[in-house]
Amino acid sequence: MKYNFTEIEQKWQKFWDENKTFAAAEDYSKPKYYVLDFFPYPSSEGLHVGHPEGYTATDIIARYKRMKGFNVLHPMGWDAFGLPAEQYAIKTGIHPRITTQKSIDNFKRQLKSIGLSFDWDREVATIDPKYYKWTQWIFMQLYNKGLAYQAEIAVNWCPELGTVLANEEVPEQIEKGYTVVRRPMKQWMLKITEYAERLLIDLDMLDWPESTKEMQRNWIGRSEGAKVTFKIKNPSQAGAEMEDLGGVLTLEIFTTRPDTLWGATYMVLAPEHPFVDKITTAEHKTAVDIYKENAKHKSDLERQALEKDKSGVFTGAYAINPVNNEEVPIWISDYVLMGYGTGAIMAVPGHDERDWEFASKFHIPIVEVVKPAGTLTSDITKEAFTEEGVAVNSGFITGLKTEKAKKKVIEWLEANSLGKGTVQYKLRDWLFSRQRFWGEPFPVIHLEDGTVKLVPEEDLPVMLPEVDNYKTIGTGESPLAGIPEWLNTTDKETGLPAKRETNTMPQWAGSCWYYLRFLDPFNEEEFVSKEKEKYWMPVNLYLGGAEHAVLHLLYARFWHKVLFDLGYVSTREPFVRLYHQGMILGEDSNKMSKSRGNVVNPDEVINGYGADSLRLFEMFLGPLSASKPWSTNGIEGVYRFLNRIWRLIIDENGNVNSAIKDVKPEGDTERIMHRTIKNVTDDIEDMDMKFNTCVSELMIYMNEISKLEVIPRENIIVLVKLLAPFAPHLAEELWHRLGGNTGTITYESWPEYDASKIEKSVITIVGQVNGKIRVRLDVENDLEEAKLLETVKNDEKMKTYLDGKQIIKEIVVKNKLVNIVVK
RNA sequence: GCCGCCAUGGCGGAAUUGGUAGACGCGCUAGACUCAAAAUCUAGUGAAGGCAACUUCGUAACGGUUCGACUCCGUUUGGCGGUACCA
Repeated sequence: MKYNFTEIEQKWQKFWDENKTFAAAEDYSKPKYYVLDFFPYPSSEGLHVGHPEGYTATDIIARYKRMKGFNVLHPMGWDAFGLPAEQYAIKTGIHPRITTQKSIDNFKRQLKSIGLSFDWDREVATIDPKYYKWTQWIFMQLYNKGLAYQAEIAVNWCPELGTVLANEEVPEQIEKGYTVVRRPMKQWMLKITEYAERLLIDLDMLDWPESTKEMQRNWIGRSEGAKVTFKIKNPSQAGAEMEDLGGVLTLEIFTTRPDTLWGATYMVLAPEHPFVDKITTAEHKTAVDIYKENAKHKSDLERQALEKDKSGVFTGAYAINPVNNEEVPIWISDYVLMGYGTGAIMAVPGHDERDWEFASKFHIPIVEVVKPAGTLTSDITKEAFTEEGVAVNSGFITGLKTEKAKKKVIEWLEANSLGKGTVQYKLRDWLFSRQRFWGEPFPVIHLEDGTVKLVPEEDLPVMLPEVDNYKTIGTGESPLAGIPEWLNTTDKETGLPAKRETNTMPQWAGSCWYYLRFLDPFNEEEFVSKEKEKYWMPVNLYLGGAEHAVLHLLYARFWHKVLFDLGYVSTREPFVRLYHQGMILGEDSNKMSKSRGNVVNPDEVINGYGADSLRLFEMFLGPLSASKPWSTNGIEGVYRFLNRIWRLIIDENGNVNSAIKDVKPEGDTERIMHRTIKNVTDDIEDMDMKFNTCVSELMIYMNEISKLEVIPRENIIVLVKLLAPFAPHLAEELWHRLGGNTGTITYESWPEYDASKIEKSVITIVGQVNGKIRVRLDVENDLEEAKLLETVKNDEKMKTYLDGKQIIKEIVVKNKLVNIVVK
């Protein structure tokens, strides 16, 4: 009887569905294991063979943990709001709900056809009002805690998409060929900066890839330094505006090197700095205005793409250096960014590359105030010296090492109220609104007097209305602004007329907390019950691609910490262990893409070889974390392997192979069984998830037992059980045919091994002379070292290499080798 | 530019963490079965030399540490990912 994978796979998929085999139990007495895949966006293209790699890996872990007796939660759902469906709606007029649902159905069909053991009863989708009710509710908690606010800021506006983008989203969209320009707009912001320090520190407690943690650290960008106040000189030639100011105007700057204050030979303001107009003298006004105008029209993209060639103009004003009362000229330049620090810097060309470049170009003096310590040398006329060293020409800190000098300057600044030590972060607040239709509406109303209010909790969810125009209207308002019957409402409390907030939330909102909803997907009273949250959290294993290292993974940590502070969740971090699977490339070793024509569709692979072959091959391809090319030939190998297993257990007539007998495995047969259990178990448990070697261990085991004339039944049972997480359909079928009477192999116990039975009685060791292998010998296991040495030295062949030579050293490693060093 | 990761047969990749390099699979070669092919099975397969047993070389390149290095250290080259005027 042939291995009919299609029939077997459909049969067991139906069985699992009907019996709800993978439903997580609400049995809190059992140890739990929560294994989660990154929330997928159901694209209209469906899966390519890259997707099942991660899903298969988590599925193996889920199935393995079930056999190890854990109560496993392995859910799946949809991050279903998103631009593609809305863009498609604009083009075709088809409601995004319809296209999205179609995509979800297709994704789900494909995932099921791979035999993934999801608890489908817990499926959620962010577009479901029952789900986004709670996304809105969490927003209300953020708002009430003062973490959500509106601000008129320069945003990243993308004209093609008709929406603003978060800083984190900009590079991706530019890569896709969209343009992004700066433009001031009133936007919702979330104060993620308030959590910057904790988001940074708590990274240390996470078992995450070091590269991802490092990327988050860089993104948060903590730097220690000082804010220093410079007085602006009231120059006689100052413009009229300056005179009107009356009091003293001071300029605050941030620096990480307060020890270089003595080397500050000029100041730079960002062109957008509010002081620019106030301090510019009449003489320089025209030049400054032109420069400002140019800077405004440069998009961020242009600012970045341009050569690092410095530009700038002098304002005519001077500042007083607080440490030595020297006058330093104030320039403006777009190499200083308004968004970081105070938007103004003291420039120390001797010790900062950018300042050095600028000063060289504009012939501003370069002063040396730090000399390298030790043997290093520096020549600041040739380039800036940016390392730490010893302060020179620096008043009371002269002679101090950089670290000490910094401290002393900060103390002095604080004592004289001229500045203070501070910490700055690169991280900005999260721009949280989009001018889009297809997203969660904000639970917010605006009264005519400008009051902003949350809608009452009992009115949640604020539903998306039905519309027939999906385009952004006018100058960038969401299509929601064009629906008066939705837009206009009344404030319940006062009865006054009000308008709804027409922005919607970004796609990240729904994915910030979905891992919590899976714990309690039907709860209408709470977003998750405390009891369930306490039992299931945190997520034990979270698996997905590295591309979300700073976006989703930072946002979700932020929301989680807020919920923790409010007492709604019990863990400080949501995902204790994170793993990134590598990419599966096309057969040409390029990234799979439609345009390259190298996309492999899993449906075709399943039709040709079956889901079990697909799963096994995805794992066999190489280490999970590596990028590796797909190989159509390669899948033949695992397909043959599954066929061999089938033929080993089932004969031509469909009966169990008569060579399988109820005898005890003995000798080598027993040994290889224990060895295989150990190796497969260890490799599954391994932090590196080395499933490729698991598969090869199974192949070796099968090769060995198929040589036997009488095959002990236990060997076969072990094979089928070990195979179950990897090729579950075939394992179920064989288990069933072998007389497994429990219906499914899913909850059968994972085989145990006896370490003492793995060791061989006779092992091969090597004899080396001067490190070169000269002979291989079979000796008894654990032969003591002296005897081992003697055996090797007495070997005839060894003797030919040793005769007439002087023995200098003898190295003996038990069970491994003997190395004799001669002269 | 800076930060992080990587480099092993014709190909994907193993290597008990300093101790038999190339497991397992693909591909290829030969044989068995067949009228023939496919499938299947058996044997071989890093390179060079030799009829052979065997010998020499071999983990990107060069150097170092060590009785012994794919593994540790230094330099160089090539590739991948991230980031980019963050003061």
